[in-house]
Amino acid sequence: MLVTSELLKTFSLFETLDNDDLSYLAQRSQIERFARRAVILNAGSQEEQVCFLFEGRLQGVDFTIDGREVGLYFVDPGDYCGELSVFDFGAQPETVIALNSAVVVFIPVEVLREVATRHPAIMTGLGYKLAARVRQMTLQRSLLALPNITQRVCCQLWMLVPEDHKLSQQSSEIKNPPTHMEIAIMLNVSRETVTRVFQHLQKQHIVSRDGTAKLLINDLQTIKGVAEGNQQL
Amino acid sequence: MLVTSELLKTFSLFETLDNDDLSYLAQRSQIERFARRAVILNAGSQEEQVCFLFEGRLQGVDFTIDGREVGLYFVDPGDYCGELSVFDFGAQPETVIALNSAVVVFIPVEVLREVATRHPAIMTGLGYKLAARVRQMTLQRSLLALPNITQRVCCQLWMLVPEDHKLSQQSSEIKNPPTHMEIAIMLNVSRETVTRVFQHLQKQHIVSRDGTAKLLINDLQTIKGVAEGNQQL
DNA sequence: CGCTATGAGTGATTTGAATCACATTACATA
DNA sequence: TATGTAATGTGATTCAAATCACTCATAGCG
Repeated sequence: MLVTSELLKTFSLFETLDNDDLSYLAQRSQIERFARRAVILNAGSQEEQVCFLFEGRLQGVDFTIDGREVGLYFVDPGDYCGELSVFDFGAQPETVIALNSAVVVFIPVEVLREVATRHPAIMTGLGYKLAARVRQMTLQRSLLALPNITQRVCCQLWMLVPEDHKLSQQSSEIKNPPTHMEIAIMLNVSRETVTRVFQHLQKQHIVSRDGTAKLLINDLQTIKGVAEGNQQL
Repeated sequence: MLVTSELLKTFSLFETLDNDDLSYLAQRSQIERFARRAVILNAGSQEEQVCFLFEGRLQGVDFTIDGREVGLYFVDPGDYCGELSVFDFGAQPETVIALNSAVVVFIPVEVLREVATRHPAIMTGLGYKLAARVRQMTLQRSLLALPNITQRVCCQLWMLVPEDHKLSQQSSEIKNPPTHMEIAIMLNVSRETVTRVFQHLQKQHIVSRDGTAKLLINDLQTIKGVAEGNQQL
């Protein structure tokens, strides 16, 4: 499959690029489909490619020295990962895997770096993304310090609720929610503990399932309350 | 006290700047001394200043919703913090406090942003720093997933050992080591637990104290071994 | 020089999540 | 529709770290 300018234009990072630059990038890029659980970027290696997600969902994961899996972040379509090397020429710190079947565009890091040098808007965009990543990691780190596990899970759920539902709405839904295992590795708890918290939330009709692909949040206020520690369960 | 070009030149970020730009920055900067435990940057507020550390030691800390303190990183002389807003105009995500009496130079964020726009080297330097921050946070995050607390403490100790001692040397020292409490909040454990691990390490003469200002690592290999999980205690 | 504050050391007790060892359900696809 | 696999659900047991409630040590300071 070929990478077209039109395809690249769907990424907001490139919305300011003219057609010449878009096709310049497109010619040097590659598109690839990955199966569920496939490794897209490998931790520790000089990947030399930035990975733009077109379809599916990715997760950045790390492994501790003793092999334990650590969930770091999710990547959704339109977003990208592996951009650290644009800034510091270093190796990819974490592994990125596909959570479902995914289509990604790979852009060689030196090509992106070159285009970014010519277009301050791209550089700014990359910097903005990096800053957002630091903010997200800071938030996630403070989550891990919560001594109450229920609160930790509700906090994570709250972070997964679409921004535009957080105010005003009293119920919401999370599409393609992470599995209990995926939540567990993000929150440093065991899978069983996550299941037990969900049992608890479901029994009180605060959340409910609609198949595997949808998680309904029936009572956003309670989730928020517990997440912020103003409410116990 | 006045900020001089000479003072700014001590920061490696500015080493490529000419005197005109240095004095331009200097004129718009402020220098200030802070007492131990003083708050230098406030989480959540639009600080609008980037903080360059000249003397002393700072720590980035966060607080969970329920008030628990979370240690994020240290800042040593020559380094800086609060640079996130250069990229995304956002608020400071974490609080920065002085661990000892400290002298810092404040540069307004819009001034730094303007100079960085004119000097790609500065922008690159800031990007590099941000990337390093992400790498450090990723590492720290994987640390928190270690189920064995002794291993976690040794990992943190290993990270505090000067880079140039890590290879070849068989012993080393950490100057102005963090207190047990400071280590505890970085590792998500209680202060008592850190003390007990240190007791253990001291009994086996793996580390020892030399006053408050120095921690001797007598057996670097063991620290490394435990940190990497190849060795138990 | 003693006073105070902060940091470090320690035992007893509690607790809550991990682990283990399964059962059950859902789903994807042959 | 059967079949295998991934995800979820659940109880029993274990265990290690948190908490509590102290004492002791040290540094800084008037």
